[in-house]
Amino acid sequence: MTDTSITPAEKRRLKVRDSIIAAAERVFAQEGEAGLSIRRLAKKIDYSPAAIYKYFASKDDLVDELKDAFFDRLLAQIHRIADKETAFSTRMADCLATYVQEGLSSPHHYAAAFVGTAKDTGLDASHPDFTQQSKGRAFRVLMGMMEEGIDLGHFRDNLDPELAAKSIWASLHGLTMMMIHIPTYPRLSADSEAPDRETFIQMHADHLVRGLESRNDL
Amino acid sequence: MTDTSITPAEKRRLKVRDSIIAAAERVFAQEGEAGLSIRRLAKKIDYSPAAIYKYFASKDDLVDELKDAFFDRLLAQIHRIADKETAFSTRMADCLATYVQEGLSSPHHYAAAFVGTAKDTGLDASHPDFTQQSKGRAFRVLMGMMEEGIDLGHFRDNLDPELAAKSIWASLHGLTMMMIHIPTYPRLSADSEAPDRETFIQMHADHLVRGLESRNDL
DNA sequence: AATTTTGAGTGAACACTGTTTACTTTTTGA
DNA sequence: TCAAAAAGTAAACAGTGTTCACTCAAAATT
Repeated sequence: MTDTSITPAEKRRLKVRDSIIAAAERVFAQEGEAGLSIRRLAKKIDYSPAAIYKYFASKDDLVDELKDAFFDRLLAQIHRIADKETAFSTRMADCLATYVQEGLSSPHHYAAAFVGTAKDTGLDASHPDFTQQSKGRAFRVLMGMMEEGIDLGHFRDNLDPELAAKSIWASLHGLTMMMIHIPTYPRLSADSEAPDRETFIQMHADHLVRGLESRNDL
Repeated sequence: MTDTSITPAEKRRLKVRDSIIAAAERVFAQEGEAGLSIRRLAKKIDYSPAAIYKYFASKDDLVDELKDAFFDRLLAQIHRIADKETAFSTRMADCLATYVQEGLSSPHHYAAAFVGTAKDTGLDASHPDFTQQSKGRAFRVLMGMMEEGIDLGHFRDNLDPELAAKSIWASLHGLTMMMIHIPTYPRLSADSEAPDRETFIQMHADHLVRGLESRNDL
C-alpha cells in the first residue's frame, strides 16, 4: 500500500507538466489558440521552447489536453443537473440551458473543441474510445434523457432517441457558437426590449423541446 | 453612356485582382484558410508576395472577400427556394435544408464566415451595413417566412418573428457546423440503418418547424 | 563509491507565416 | 518629352511550430 510506485522524479516531472498546462490554460482561456504560442508559453514558465516538447508531442497535443479538461468540466455541470430528481421537463430544459451557458463561460475552449483534430473520434459510437470521452459521455446523458422523455410519453414515441438527441445537440451547439462568435447575438437593434441571453437560451430550449413533444394532431 | 469611366488601366488592374481572388478561391475551397498563404498564392499567379498587398490590405481582407462571395451564393440559393410559390410548409422546410446543404457544399467558407472578423457586424440590425450584407439579407428572408407562418396560423402567434428566426438560424448553424467538423455525423455505429445526411437534415428541419407550430394544448 | 545510463533542458537552426519598406520599372497624363 | 503616378519586387522584420545536436545533472547499475 505504501508503494504507490510514483518516484520523486516522476512527481517532479508531473509538477512541471502541470505548470505548463496551467500557464497554457491561463493564456488560452483569455486569448484562445491564436494567442497561445510555444515561445510565449516557455517564457512564462521560465523554460526554453524546446523543453515543452519533452512534455507534449506537439502544440496540438497540449491544446487537446485543455479541450479535454474543459469538456470534463462541462460534463460535470451537466451531471449536476441531470442527476437531480426534479420533474422531467424542468430537468431537460435546465440541462440544455446549462450546456450552452457552460460553453459560453469558456468560449475559446468550446469553439476549439469542435474543430476537428487528428484524434477526434467525432460522435462515432463504434469507435472504442467513444464512450470514454467526455464528449461521448455528455452525449449519452442527453440520449438517456431522450429515452426517458419518450418513455414518459412527453415525446413522440416514433422518435429515434439517438437521432433526436443528435438533432437537439446540433441546435444547442449552434446557439452556443452564434453567441460566441457574434457578441451582439441575439440583440436586435439598440432596442429597449431586447431579451438578455439567458432568457433567449431558455426560449431556444423551449422551442427544441416543443419540437419533440407528442401531440394529438397529425 | 459610352463613357463608363473605366479606363484600360483600371480594367487591367481588375483582371489581376480577379486572378488573385480566383487563385485564392481555388486553394481556400479545398484547404481552407490554413492552406492559403500569401507566398503560395503569389507563386500560383506568378507575382511576388508583396504585389498582393497592392490589391488587398491584408490576408484577412482577401479572405473576407471570399466569404462574402460565398454568402452571396448562399443567399441566391435561398432565394431560389423562398421565391417559389409552393405551399408554405414545404417552402419553409426546403429553405432550411438548403441553407445547411449550401453550407456543406463549401465547408471552409461556411465555417470561416462565422469566426468574427474586424468588420463583422454580426446580426445587429442597428448597424448601417446590416441590411446590405448577404448575411443580413439571408436573415431577413428567414424572418419574412417566420412572419408568413405566423400570419397563416401555422406558427404560434405569440412568437416574436425576429427572435424565433434567430433561434431557428442558430439550430441550422449548429447542424451545419456539426456536419462540417464531424465527418461521421450523424452516423451511429457502423450500423446498417444509419440515415444519410440529407434525410437527417430534413428530420432536423422537421423538428424545428414543429417547435414553432401552433397547437391546441397549453 | 565509481561509473554508466537515462532523461531534463537548451541554443541554434529549419522552414514556414503575414507584413513593411525602400527601391526599380513600367505606364499614364500633361 | 517628361514629370508623376502606379505596378511590381527583393529583402528584411518579427513572428510561428518544430527538430537536432548538445550539455549537464540525476538516477541506476556494477
